[in-house]
Amino acid sequence: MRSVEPEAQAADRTARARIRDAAIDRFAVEGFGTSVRTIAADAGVSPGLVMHHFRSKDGLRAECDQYLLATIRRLKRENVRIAAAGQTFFQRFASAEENAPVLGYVLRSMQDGGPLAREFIAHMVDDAVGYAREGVAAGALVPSRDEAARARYLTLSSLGALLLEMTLDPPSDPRDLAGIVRRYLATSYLPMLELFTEGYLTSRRVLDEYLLHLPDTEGS
Amino acid sequence: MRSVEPEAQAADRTARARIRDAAIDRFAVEGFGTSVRTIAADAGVSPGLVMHHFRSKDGLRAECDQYLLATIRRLKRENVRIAAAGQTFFQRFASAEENAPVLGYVLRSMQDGGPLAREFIAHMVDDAVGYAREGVAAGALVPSRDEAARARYLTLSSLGALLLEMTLDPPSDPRDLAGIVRRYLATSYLPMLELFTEGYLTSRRVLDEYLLHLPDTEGS
DNA sequence: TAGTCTGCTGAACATGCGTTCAGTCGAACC
DNA sequence: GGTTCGACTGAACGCATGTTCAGCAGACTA
Repeated sequence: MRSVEPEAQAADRTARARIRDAAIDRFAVEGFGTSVRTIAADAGVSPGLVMHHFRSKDGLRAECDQYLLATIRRLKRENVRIAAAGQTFFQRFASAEENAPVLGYVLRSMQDGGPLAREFIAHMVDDAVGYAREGVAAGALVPSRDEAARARYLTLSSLGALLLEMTLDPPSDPRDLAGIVRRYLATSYLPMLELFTEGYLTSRRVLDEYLLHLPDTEGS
Repeated sequence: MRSVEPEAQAADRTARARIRDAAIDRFAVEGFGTSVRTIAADAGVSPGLVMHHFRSKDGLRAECDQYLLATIRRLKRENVRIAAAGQTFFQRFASAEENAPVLGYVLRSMQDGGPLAREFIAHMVDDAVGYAREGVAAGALVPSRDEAARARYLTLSSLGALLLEMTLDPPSDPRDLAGIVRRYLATSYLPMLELFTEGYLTSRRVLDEYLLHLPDTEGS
Protein backbone atom coordinates (compact mmCIF):
# COMPACT_ATOMS: atom_id res chain seq x y z
CA MET A 1 0.00 0.00 0.00
CA ARG A 2 2.85 2.33 -0.65
CA SER A 3 2.30 3.20 -4.28
CA VAL A 4 2.61 6.68 -5.67
CA GLU A 5 -0.10 8.80 -4.17
CA PRO A 6 -1.39 11.93 -5.84
CA GLU A 7 -0.24 13.98 -2.87
CA ALA A 8 1.54 17.31 -2.86
CA GLN A 9 0.05 18.96 -5.89
CA ALA A 10 1.51 22.38 -5.22
CA ALA A 11 2.67 22.64 -1.63
CA ASP A 12 5.70 20.61 -0.59
CA ARG A 13 4.34 20.11 2.88
CA THR A 14 4.70 16.40 3.41
CA ALA A 15 8.11 15.09 4.32
CA ARG A 16 7.73 12.45 1.67
CA ALA A 17 7.52 15.05 -1.06
CA ARG A 18 10.34 17.03 0.48
CA ILE A 19 12.57 13.97 0.41
CA ARG A 20 11.62 13.23 -3.18
CA ASP A 21 12.35 16.79 -4.30
CA ALA A 22 15.63 16.91 -2.39
CA ALA A 23 16.64 13.63 -4.00
CA ILE A 24 15.82 14.86 -7.48
CA ASP A 25 17.85 17.99 -6.93
CA ARG A 26 20.86 16.18 -5.49
CA PHE A 27 20.73 13.44 -8.10
CA ALA A 28 20.59 16.07 -10.82
CA VAL A 29 23.48 18.11 -9.45
CA GLU A 30 25.92 15.47 -8.25
CA GLY A 31 24.73 12.18 -9.64
CA PHE A 32 23.20 9.06 -8.20
CA GLY A 33 26.11 8.46 -5.89
CA THR A 34 24.70 10.97 -3.46
CA SER A 35 24.24 9.41 -0.04
CA VAL A 36 20.90 8.89 1.58
CA ARG A 37 22.13 10.90 4.56
CA THR A 38 22.81 13.94 2.40
CA ILE A 39 19.36 13.81 0.85
CA ALA A 40 17.79 13.37 4.27
CA ALA A 41 19.70 16.38 5.59
CA ASP A 42 18.57 18.45 2.60
CA ALA A 43 14.99 17.55 3.35
CA GLY A 44 15.49 18.31 7.05
CA VAL A 45 14.74 14.74 7.96
CA SER A 46 16.41 11.70 9.45
CA PRO A 47 17.94 8.98 7.25
CA GLY A 48 15.56 6.47 8.75
CA LEU A 49 12.56 8.29 7.39
CA VAL A 50 13.83 7.91 3.87
CA MET A 51 13.77 4.16 4.27
CA HIS A 52 10.41 4.36 5.99
CA HIS A 53 8.76 6.07 3.03
CA PHE A 54 10.66 4.45 0.20
CA ARG A 55 11.88 0.98 1.01
CA SER A 56 15.42 1.52 -0.15
CA LYS A 57 17.60 3.97 -2.03
CA ASP A 58 16.63 2.21 -5.23
CA GLY A 59 13.01 2.64 -4.22
CA LEU A 60 13.65 6.36 -3.85
CA ARG A 61 15.22 6.54 -7.26
CA ALA A 62 12.43 4.52 -8.82
CA GLU A 63 9.87 6.96 -7.45
CA CYS A 64 11.96 9.90 -8.67
CA ASP A 65 12.07 8.33 -12.12
CA GLN A 66 8.33 7.79 -12.11
CA TYR A 67 7.67 11.32 -10.91
CA LEU A 68 10.02 12.81 -13.50
CA LEU A 69 8.45 10.82 -16.27
CA ALA A 70 5.03 12.11 -15.32
CA THR A 71 6.39 15.65 -15.18
CA ILE A 72 7.99 15.30 -18.58
CA ARG A 73 4.78 14.01 -20.09
CA ARG A 74 2.94 16.99 -18.66
CA LEU A 75 5.54 19.45 -19.96
CA LYS A 76 5.38 17.89 -23.38
CA ARG A 77 1.64 18.13 -23.44
CA GLU A 78 2.03 21.85 -22.82
CA ASN A 79 4.77 22.33 -25.39
CA VAL A 80 3.15 20.63 -28.32
CA ARG A 81 4.52 22.97 -30.89
CA ILE A 82 8.25 23.04 -31.45
CA ALA A 83 10.24 24.51 -34.31
CA ALA A 84 11.03 22.19 -37.17
CA ALA A 85 14.78 22.20 -36.55
CA GLY A 86 14.11 20.74 -33.16
CA GLN A 87 17.12 22.20 -31.42
CA THR A 88 15.32 25.03 -29.72
CA PHE A 89 13.67 22.29 -27.73
CA PHE A 90 16.54 22.49 -25.28
CA GLN A 91 16.39 26.22 -25.05
CA ARG A 92 12.72 26.15 -24.23
CA PHE A 93 13.08 23.19 -21.95
CA ALA A 94 15.99 24.61 -20.05
CA SER A 95 14.80 28.18 -19.92
CA ALA A 96 11.87 27.47 -17.66
CA GLU A 97 13.25 27.72 -14.16
CA GLU A 98 10.90 25.03 -13.00
CA ASN A 99 12.33 22.52 -15.43
CA ALA A 100 15.98 22.91 -14.54
CA PRO A 101 16.13 20.00 -12.08
CA VAL A 102 14.12 17.91 -14.51
CA LEU A 103 16.58 18.28 -17.35
CA GLY A 104 19.50 17.91 -14.96
CA TYR A 105 18.08 14.68 -13.64
CA VAL A 106 17.44 13.36 -17.13
CA LEU A 107 20.99 14.17 -18.22
CA ARG A 108 22.38 12.37 -15.16
CA SER A 109 20.13 9.48 -15.97
CA MET A 110 21.61 9.35 -19.45
CA GLN A 111 25.10 9.24 -18.06
CA ASP A 112 23.94 6.37 -15.94
CA GLY A 113 21.84 4.48 -18.44
CA GLY A 114 18.74 3.81 -16.40
CA PRO A 115 15.33 2.95 -17.81
CA LEU A 116 14.26 6.59 -17.46
CA ALA A 117 16.90 7.57 -19.98
CA ARG A 118 15.70 4.96 -22.46
CA GLU A 119 12.12 6.10 -22.06
CA PHE A 120 13.05 9.74 -22.41
CA ILE A 121 15.09 9.12 -25.54
CA ALA A 122 12.27 7.09 -27.01
CA HIS A 123 9.91 10.00 -26.44
CA MET A 124 12.30 12.47 -28.00
CA VAL A 125 12.83 10.25 -31.01
CA ASP A 126 9.09 9.86 -31.45
CA ASP A 127 8.70 13.60 -31.31
CA ALA A 128 11.53 14.07 -33.77
CA VAL A 129 9.84 11.68 -36.19
CA GLY A 130 6.68 13.73 -35.95
CA TYR A 131 8.44 17.04 -36.52
CA ALA A 132 10.37 15.57 -39.42
CA ARG A 133 7.17 14.37 -41.03
CA GLU A 134 5.63 17.83 -40.72
CA GLY A 135 8.84 19.46 -41.93
CA VAL A 136 9.09 17.20 -44.95
CA ALA A 137 5.44 17.68 -45.78
CA ALA A 138 5.90 21.44 -45.57
CA GLY A 139 8.94 21.23 -47.79
CA ALA A 140 11.24 22.61 -45.10
CA LEU A 141 13.17 19.40 -44.53
CA VAL A 142 14.94 17.04 -46.87
CA PRO A 143 13.20 13.65 -46.83
CA SER A 144 15.09 10.64 -45.57
CA ARG A 145 15.13 7.05 -46.75
CA ASP A 146 14.57 6.00 -43.15
CA GLU A 147 12.90 8.70 -41.12
CA ALA A 148 13.00 6.74 -37.89
CA ALA A 149 16.73 6.10 -38.19
CA ARG A 150 17.40 9.75 -38.98
CA ALA A 151 15.31 10.95 -36.06
CA ARG A 152 17.16 8.63 -33.74
CA TYR A 153 20.52 9.63 -35.12
CA LEU A 154 19.83 13.35 -34.81
CA THR A 155 18.49 12.95 -31.29
CA LEU A 156 21.34 10.79 -30.09
CA SER A 157 24.04 12.95 -31.62
CA SER A 158 22.58 16.19 -30.26
CA LEU A 159 22.08 14.84 -26.77
CA GLY A 160 25.33 12.92 -26.86
CA ALA A 161 27.32 15.97 -27.86
CA LEU A 162 25.73 18.08 -25.15
CA LEU A 163 26.33 15.39 -22.58
CA LEU A 164 29.91 14.89 -23.62
CA GLU A 165 30.62 18.59 -23.58
CA MET A 166 29.18 18.80 -20.08
CA THR A 167 31.24 15.88 -18.90
CA LEU A 168 34.47 17.17 -20.39
CA ASP A 169 34.33 20.47 -18.62
CA PRO A 170 31.53 20.54 -16.11
CA PRO A 171 29.67 23.83 -15.72
CA SER A 172 30.37 25.93 -12.67
CA ASP A 173 26.70 25.93 -11.78
CA PRO A 174 25.10 22.60 -12.71
CA ARG A 175 21.71 24.07 -11.94
CA ASP A 176 21.88 26.68 -14.68
CA LEU A 177 20.80 24.43 -17.51
CA ALA A 178 19.83 27.38 -19.66
CA GLY A 179 23.37 28.72 -19.42
CA ILE A 180 24.79 25.30 -20.19
CA VAL A 181 22.71 24.89 -23.31
CA ARG A 182 23.52 28.45 -24.33
CA ARG A 183 27.23 27.80 -23.94
CA TYR A 184 26.91 24.61 -25.92
CA LEU A 185 25.00 26.24 -28.75
CA ALA A 186 27.41 29.19 -28.83
CA THR A 187 30.06 26.95 -30.37
CA SER A 188 27.94 24.25 -31.98
CA TYR A 189 25.08 26.10 -33.56
CA LEU A 190 27.04 27.43 -36.53
CA PRO A 191 28.57 24.10 -37.60
CA MET A 192 25.24 22.44 -37.01
CA LEU A 193 23.43 24.89 -39.24
CA GLU A 194 26.13 24.67 -41.87
CA LEU A 195 25.88 20.90 -41.87
CA PHE A 196 22.10 21.01 -42.01
CA THR A 197 21.90 23.44 -44.93
CA GLU A 198 25.12 22.93 -46.88
CA GLY A 199 26.07 19.37 -46.02
CA TYR A 200 29.58 18.09 -45.55
CA LEU A 201 30.50 15.98 -48.55
CA THR A 202 30.55 17.54 -52.01
CA SER A 203 30.02 14.27 -53.84
CA ARG A 204 27.21 11.77 -53.67
CA ARG A 205 29.65 8.94 -54.24
CA VAL A 206 29.94 7.58 -50.72
CA LEU A 207 26.20 7.64 -50.15
CA ASP A 208 25.41 6.02 -53.47
CA GLU A 209 27.95 3.30 -52.93
CA TYR A 210 26.56 2.60 -49.49
CA LEU A 211 23.05 2.42 -50.91
CA LEU A 212 24.22 -0.12 -53.47
CA HIS A 213 25.75 -2.35 -50.84
CA LEU A 214 22.80 -1.91 -48.53
CA PRO A 215 20.63 -4.88 -49.62
CA ASP A 216 22.92 -7.09 -47.55
CA THR A 217 20.97 -5.90 -44.54
CA GLU A 218 22.80 -7.30 -41.56
CA GLY A 219 20.58 -7.66 -38.53
CA SER A 220 18.64 -4.90 -36.84
CA MET B 1 61.72 7.99 -7.85
CA ARG B 2 58.62 6.15 -8.92
CA SER B 3 57.98 7.59 -12.33
CA VAL B 4 56.94 5.56 -15.34
CA GLU B 5 59.74 3.26 -16.30
CA PRO B 6 60.15 1.91 -19.81
CA GLU B 7 59.72 -1.61 -18.51
CA ALA B 8 57.71 -4.44 -19.99
CA GLN B 9 58.03 -3.80 -23.67
CA ALA B 10 56.43 -7.01 -24.81
CA ALA B 11 56.36 -9.58 -22.02
CA ASP B 12 54.03 -8.96 -19.10
CA ARG B 13 56.39 -10.51 -16.63
CA THR B 14 56.61 -7.94 -13.92
CA ALA B 15 53.79 -7.79 -11.42
CA ARG B 16 53.68 -4.04 -11.90
CA ALA B 17 52.79 -4.39 -15.55
CA ARG B 18 50.33 -7.16 -14.78
CA ILE B 19 48.53 -4.93 -12.31
CA ARG B 20 48.47 -2.06 -14.78
CA ASP B 21 47.05 -4.22 -17.56
CA ALA B 22 44.48 -5.80 -15.27
CA ALA B 23 43.43 -2.34 -14.15
CA ILE B 24 43.05 -1.10 -17.71
CA ASP B 25 40.93 -4.07 -18.61
CA ARG B 26 38.69 -3.82 -15.55
CA PHE B 27 38.36 -0.07 -15.84
CA ALA B 28 37.43 -0.46 -19.50
CA VAL B 29 34.85 -3.16 -18.89
CA GLU B 30 33.16 -2.08 -15.67
CA GLY B 31 34.25 1.47 -15.05
CA PHE B 32 36.46 3.17 -12.52
CA GLY B 33 34.37 1.96 -9.60
CA THR B 34 36.18 -1.37 -9.76
CA SER B 35 37.78 -2.18 -6.42
CA VAL B 36 41.51 -2.44 -5.90
CA ARG B 37 40.98 -5.94 -4.55
CA THR B 38 39.37 -7.09 -7.78
CA ILE B 39 42.21 -5.72 -9.88
CA ALA B 40 44.75 -7.31 -7.54
CA ALA B 41 42.97 -10.65 -7.84
CA ASP B 42 42.96 -10.36 -11.64
CA ALA B 43 46.70 -9.78 -11.59
CA GLY B 44 47.18 -12.67 -9.16
CA VAL B 45 48.55 -10.35 -6.54
CA SER B 46 47.70 -9.03 -3.10
CA PRO B 47 45.92 -5.70 -2.62
CA GLY B 48 48.89 -4.42 -0.70
CA LEU B 49 51.16 -4.74 -3.67
CA VAL B 50 49.00 -2.42 -5.67
CA MET B 51 49.57 0.29 -3.11
CA HIS B 52 53.22 -0.61 -2.95
CA HIS B 53 53.78 0.01 -6.65
CA PHE B 54 51.36 2.84 -7.20
CA ARG B 55 50.80 4.96 -4.16
CA SER B 56 47.03 4.90 -4.29
CA LYS B 57 44.15 3.93 -6.51
CA ASP B 58 44.32 7.36 -8.08
CA GLY B 59 48.01 6.75 -8.68
CA LEU B 60 47.10 3.55 -10.48
CA ARG B 61 44.59 5.35 -12.63
CA ALA B 62 47.03 8.16 -13.36
CA GLU B 63 49.57 5.67 -14.61
CA CYS B 64 46.93 3.90 -16.68
CA ASP B 65 45.99 7.22 -18.22
CA GLN B 66 49.60 8.02 -19.00
CA TYR B 67 50.21 4.59 -20.47
CA LEU B 68 47.06 4.76 -22.58
CA LEU B 69 47.96 8.19 -23.86
CA ALA B 70 51.35 6.94 -24.97
CA THR B 71 49.71 3.95 -26.65
CA ILE B 72 47.24 6.14 -28.44
CA ARG B 73 49.99 8.41 -29.72
CA ARG B 74 51.81 5.37 -31.04
CA LEU B 75 48.71 3.99 -32.73
CA LYS B 76 48.04 7.33 -34.30
CA ARG B 77 51.55 7.57 -35.63
CA GLU B 78 50.92 4.24 -37.35
CA ASN B 79 47.53 5.19 -38.70
CA VAL B 80 48.38 8.49 -40.27
CA ARG B 81 46.07 8.07 -43.18
CA ILE B 82 42.39 8.03 -42.56
CA ALA B 83 39.51 8.45 -44.94
CA ALA B 84 38.20 11.96 -45.40
CA ALA B 85 34.80 11.23 -43.88
CA GLY B 86 36.56 10.31 -40.68
CA GLN B 87 34.05 7.78 -39.43
CA THR B 88 35.95 4.72 -40.44
CA PHE B 89 38.44 5.77 -37.79
CA PHE B 90 36.41 3.83 -35.27
CA GLN B 91 36.23 0.77 -37.42
CA ARG B 92 39.96 0.69 -37.83
CA PHE B 93 40.60 1.58 -34.24
CA ALA B 94 38.24 -0.99 -32.86
CA SER B 95 39.01 -3.77 -35.29
CA ALA B 96 42.53 -4.31 -34.07
CA GLU B 97 42.21 -6.80 -31.22
CA GLU B 98 45.05 -5.17 -29.41
CA ASN B 99 43.24 -1.86 -29.26
CA ALA B 100 39.99 -3.07 -27.77
CA PRO B 101 40.87 -2.32 -24.14
CA VAL B 102 42.30 1.00 -25.24
CA LEU B 103 39.09 2.23 -26.82
CA GLY B 104 37.05 0.76 -23.99
CA TYR B 105 39.12 2.61 -21.45
CA VAL B 106 38.88 5.85 -23.40
CA LEU B 107 35.11 5.53 -23.65
CA ARG B 108 34.86 4.92 -19.90
CA SER B 109 37.06 7.90 -19.38
CA MET B 110 34.67 10.00 -21.41
CA GLN B 111 31.76 8.88 -19.31
CA ASP B 112 33.77 9.93 -16.33
CA GLY B 113 35.25 13.16 -17.62
CA GLY B 114 38.87 12.76 -16.60
CA PRO B 115 41.81 14.62 -18.12
CA LEU B 116 42.54 11.68 -20.41
CA ALA B 117 39.20 12.20 -22.07
CA ARG B 118 39.90 15.88 -22.62
CA GLU B 119 43.28 15.12 -24.09
CA PHE B 120 41.92 12.38 -26.32
CA ILE B 121 39.14 14.60 -27.61
CA ALA B 122 41.61 17.38 -28.27
CA HIS B 123 43.71 14.97 -30.34
CA MET B 124 40.74 13.78 -32.30
CA VAL B 125 39.58 17.32 -32.97
CA ASP B 126 43.06 18.27 -34.15
CA ASP B 127 43.06 15.30 -36.47
CA ALA B 128 39.62 16.17 -37.73
CA VAL B 129 40.78 19.69 -38.50
CA GLY B 130 43.64 18.26 -40.53
CA TYR B 131 41.45 15.87 -42.46
CA ALA B 132 38.94 18.61 -43.10
CA ARG B 133 41.64 20.87 -44.48
CA GLU B 134 42.83 18.14 -46.82
CA GLY B 135 39.27 17.29 -47.79
CA VAL B 136 38.39 20.88 -48.52
CA ALA B 137 41.57 21.41 -50.50
CA ALA B 138 40.82 18.30 -52.54
CA GLY B 139 37.27 19.51 -53.15
CA ALA B 140 35.75 16.55 -51.36
CA LEU B 141 34.41 18.49 -48.40
CA VAL B 142 32.27 21.59 -48.15
CA PRO B 143 34.30 24.39 -46.56
CA SER B 144 33.18 25.76 -43.21
CA ARG B 145 33.17 29.29 -41.84
CA ASP B 146 34.86 27.93 -38.72
CA GLU B 147 36.76 24.75 -39.40
CA ALA B 148 37.79 24.27 -35.77
CA ALA B 149 34.23 24.57 -34.52
CA ARG B 150 33.00 22.17 -37.17
CA ALA B 151 35.68 19.62 -36.37
CA ARG B 152 34.85 19.82 -32.69
CA TYR B 153 31.14 19.55 -33.36
CA LEU B 154 31.51 16.53 -35.63
CA THR B 155 33.83 14.80 -33.19
CA LEU B 156 31.70 15.45 -30.14
CA SER B 157 28.48 14.44 -31.82
CA SER B 158 29.92 11.22 -33.24
CA LEU B 159 31.54 10.18 -30.00
CA GLY B 160 28.62 11.39 -27.94
CA ALA B 161 26.12 9.44 -29.98
CA LEU B 162 28.20 6.27 -29.77
CA LEU B 163 28.64 6.72 -26.05
CA LEU B 164 24.98 7.39 -25.47
CA GLU B 165 23.95 4.40 -27.52
CA MET B 166 26.30 2.23 -25.50
CA THR B 167 24.99 3.58 -22.23
CA LEU B 168 21.35 3.15 -23.18
CA ASP B 169 21.66 -0.50 -23.98
CA PRO B 170 25.03 -1.83 -22.99
CA PRO B 171 26.56 -4.44 -25.26
CA SER B 172 26.56 -8.03 -24.11
CA ASP B 173 30.31 -8.21 -24.51
CA PRO B 174 31.90 -4.87 -23.60
CA ARG B 175 35.19 -6.14 -24.93
CA ASP B 176 33.96 -6.51 -28.49
CA LEU B 177 34.41 -2.90 -29.50
CA ALA B 178 34.41 -3.78 -33.18
CA GLY B 179 30.99 -5.33 -32.79
CA ILE B 180 29.76 -2.34 -30.85
CA VAL B 181 30.90 0.12 -33.49
CA ARG B 182 29.46 -2.10 -36.19
CA ARG B 183 26.12 -2.21 -34.43
CA TYR B 184 26.17 1.54 -34.01
CA LEU B 185 27.02 2.21 -37.64
CA ALA B 186 24.42 -0.29 -38.82
CA THR B 187 21.67 2.12 -37.79
CA SER B 188 23.47 5.43 -37.92
CA TYR B 189 25.56 5.28 -41.05
CA LEU B 190 22.72 5.86 -43.49
CA PRO B 191 21.26 8.94 -41.78
CA MET B 192 24.78 10.24 -41.27
CA LEU B 193 25.61 9.90 -44.96
CA GLU B 194 22.30 11.41 -45.95
CA LEU B 195 22.92 14.36 -43.70
CA PHE B 196 26.45 14.79 -44.97
CA THR B 197 25.56 14.70 -48.66
CA GLU B 198 22.00 15.95 -48.83
CA GLY B 199 21.70 18.10 -45.73
CA TYR B 200 18.62 18.46 -43.58
CA LEU B 201 17.11 21.87 -44.21
CA THR B 202 15.89 22.77 -47.68
CA SER B 203 16.20 26.51 -47.17
CA ARG B 204 19.20 28.65 -46.32
CA ARG B 205 17.01 30.96 -44.27
CA VAL B 206 17.90 29.80 -40.75
CA LEU B 207 21.61 29.79 -41.49
CA ASP B 208 21.58 33.18 -43.16
CA GLU B 209 19.60 34.73 -40.33
CA TYR B 210 22.00 33.28 -37.81
CA LEU B 211 24.96 34.63 -39.76
CA LEU B 212 23.40 38.09 -39.73
CA HIS B 213 23.04 38.07 -35.97
CA LEU B 214 26.48 36.58 -35.53
CA PRO B 215 28.66 39.73 -35.38
CA ASP B 216 27.99 39.77 -31.65
CA THR B 217 30.75 37.19 -31.45
CA GLU B 218 30.74 35.89 -27.93
CA GLY B 219 33.86 34.02 -26.89
CA SER B 220 36.30 32.09 -29.06
C1' DT C 1 -8.15 8.21 30.21
C1' DA C 2 -6.46 4.39 27.78
C1' DG C 3 -5.16 2.43 23.45
C1' DT C 4 -3.28 2.48 19.01
C1' DC C 5 -1.49 3.83 14.98
C1' DT C 6 1.67 6.69 12.04
C1' DG C 7 5.29 9.77 11.17
C1' DC C 8 9.58 10.09 12.71
C1' DT C 9 14.25 9.77 15.20
C1' DG C 10 18.98 8.47 15.85
C1' DA C 11 21.93 5.04 17.39
C1' DA C 12 23.58 0.80 15.79
C1' DC C 13 24.70 -2.88 12.35
C1' DA C 14 26.83 -5.03 8.34
C1' DT C 15 29.41 -4.43 4.41
C1' DG C 16 32.72 -2.88 1.24
C1' DC C 17 35.93 0.30 0.37
C1' DG C 18 40.94 2.51 0.11
C1' DT C 19 44.73 2.27 2.70
C1' DT C 20 48.32 0.89 6.32
C1' DC C 21 51.66 -1.94 8.34
C1' DA C 22 54.24 -5.53 10.59
C1' DG C 23 56.44 -9.00 8.81
C1' DT C 24 58.03 -12.95 5.35
C1' DC C 25 60.70 -14.36 1.48
C1' DG C 26 64.54 -14.41 -1.68
C1' DA C 27 68.20 -12.53 -4.02
C1' DA C 28 72.22 -9.55 -4.12
C1' DC C 29 76.16 -7.72 -1.92
C1' DC C 30 80.26 -7.60 1.44
C1' DG D 1 77.48 -16.40 6.76
C1' DG D 2 75.61 -12.11 7.73
C1' DT D 3 73.38 -8.01 6.19
C1' DT D 4 70.51 -5.30 3.45
C1' DC D 5 67.01 -4.25 0.43
C1' DG D 6 62.99 -4.57 -2.47
C1' DA D 7 59.03 -7.38 -3.81
C1' DC D 8 55.26 -9.15 -1.67
C1' DT D 9 51.59 -10.85 1.73
C1' DG D 10 47.44 -10.61 4.37
C1' DA D 11 45.41 -9.14 8.44
C1' DA D 12 43.83 -5.06 10.24
C1' DC D 13 42.25 -0.06 10.45
C1' DG D 14 39.21 3.79 9.56
C1' DC D 15 35.63 5.37 7.14
C1' DA D 16 31.36 5.87 4.48
C1' DT D 17 27.73 3.67 2.90
C1' DG D 18 22.75 1.43 2.81
C1' DT D 19 19.86 -0.47 5.98
C1' DT D 20 17.61 -1.95 10.49
C1' DC D 21 15.37 -1.29 14.68
C1' DA D 22 13.76 -0.03 19.24
C1' DG D 23 11.49 3.59 20.74
C1' DC D 24 9.39 8.46 20.98
C1' DA D 25 5.65 12.02 20.20
C1' DG D 26 1.35 13.40 18.90
C1' DA D 27 -3.01 12.83 16.95
C1' DC D 28 -6.74 10.19 16.38
C1' DT D 29 -10.47 6.47 18.26
C1' DA D 30 -13.11 4.47 21.92
